[in-house]
Amino acid sequence: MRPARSQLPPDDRPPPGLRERKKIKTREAIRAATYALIEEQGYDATTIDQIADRAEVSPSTVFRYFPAKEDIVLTDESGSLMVEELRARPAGEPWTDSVRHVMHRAVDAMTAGDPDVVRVRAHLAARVPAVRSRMIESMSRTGRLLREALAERSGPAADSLEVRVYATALVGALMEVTMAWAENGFQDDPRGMMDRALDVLEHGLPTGKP
Amino acid sequence: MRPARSQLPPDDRPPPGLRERKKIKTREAIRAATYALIEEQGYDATTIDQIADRAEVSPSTVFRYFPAKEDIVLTDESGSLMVEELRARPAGEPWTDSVRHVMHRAVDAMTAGDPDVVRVRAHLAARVPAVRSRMIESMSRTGRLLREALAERSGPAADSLEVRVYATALVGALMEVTMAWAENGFQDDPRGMMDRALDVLEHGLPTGKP
DNA sequence: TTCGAGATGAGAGTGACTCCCGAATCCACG
DNA sequence: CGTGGATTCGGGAGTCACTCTCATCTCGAA
Repeated sequence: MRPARSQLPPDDRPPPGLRERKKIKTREAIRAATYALIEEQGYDATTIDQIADRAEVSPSTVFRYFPAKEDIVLTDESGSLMVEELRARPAGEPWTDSVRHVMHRAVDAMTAGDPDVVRVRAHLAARVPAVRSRMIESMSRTGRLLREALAERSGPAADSLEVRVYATALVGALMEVTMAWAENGFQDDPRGMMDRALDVLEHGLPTGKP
Repeated sequence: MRPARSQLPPDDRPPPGLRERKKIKTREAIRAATYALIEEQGYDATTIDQIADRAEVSPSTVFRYFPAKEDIVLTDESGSLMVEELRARPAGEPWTDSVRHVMHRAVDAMTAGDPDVVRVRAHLAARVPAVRSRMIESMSRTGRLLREALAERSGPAADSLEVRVYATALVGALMEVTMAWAENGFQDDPRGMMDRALDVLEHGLPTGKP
């Protein structure tokens, strides 16, 4: 409803036209309406019609902007960003460090923005299966993108089983960190949690009996 | 449609009653009809009504037997089985060996049964998002069950981030092995693939530069 | 045989999502 | 300016998965 302050990337170029600006506004309106309704009634009780009403658009328009109801509450963007980030790391850097850096950035992206929105989103990802599925699906896509960049840095080929497993484990770690963070009331330090997760993936589970 | 020969567990006890036998038959009929229709038309083009028609039941009955369309093609059972299996391992055994054993069993379960059915199922898991989501969801549940058994054997607590990440990585590995196996035309040895996947989780990605 | 519990079929209803078409709106061009 | 072409929007009809209800039927135990 109210204008979004651009917190992350300060808009480089001026607004390109009235049409584009309207589209962005509509998109924001739909999202805002959705978050508001979900906080009032819960996810399942919130229908597309209600969202359309509050956003003052038609139900058709809602689907023109978002392919599915779950997608309204998800942001994404992370996928290609992580890959670029990984490619941009200095060539000499050990690949585990590069990965760690990128995963930190992913955690940052996950936890940035309006705290209320972050909270609701994490909550939905934890409780609503449909939303969780979409998020996992999106992360899988990220994992697939990661393979190539990962293969460039480490040893094996991009489509080798080893790289596939590792990439999937990375996105799984991102998910677990997010979930655990949400379940613990958003108190712990997400980057520290990610470090612990990455330690597990690099060295295996810490065991009591060496 | 035609009677299912019990391939896996030879029925220990005699049939407990006509009612139960009918239920099993109906369940099989619905499944068989579904697989047949999917092979003819594809998943999306197959409706519940068509399935009900071919299985000679009402649409209501289909939903009485399966909570959702995707569940008709999935088998599951694996979750609690894996946990029992893990608990049953000898106490002295290194926990990595126990895990490896259990994951082998999981792969076996995934690849057992009618090869046609296995093929179609793997194909659907790879191509149809809804089916894949369900499968992942089911695997996540397995992962949650694994935590406790995993914690008993290794060092950290069951709800620690470390165990969560590792358990998720395990089910992720199971998924990648299944997918990669399906994508390669079911030619490779699934247990060998699982071994390679577990090596990655135990020691990290193999790197060209030691 | 009878009686109760569980299984089934039929129907109405909901909600997400698609398709289509006519009307309104914006943008570039003359 | 203003006009033509392209986008965008609203609205309506339609599909399909899934839920709920209720009457009917069938099995199984007494």
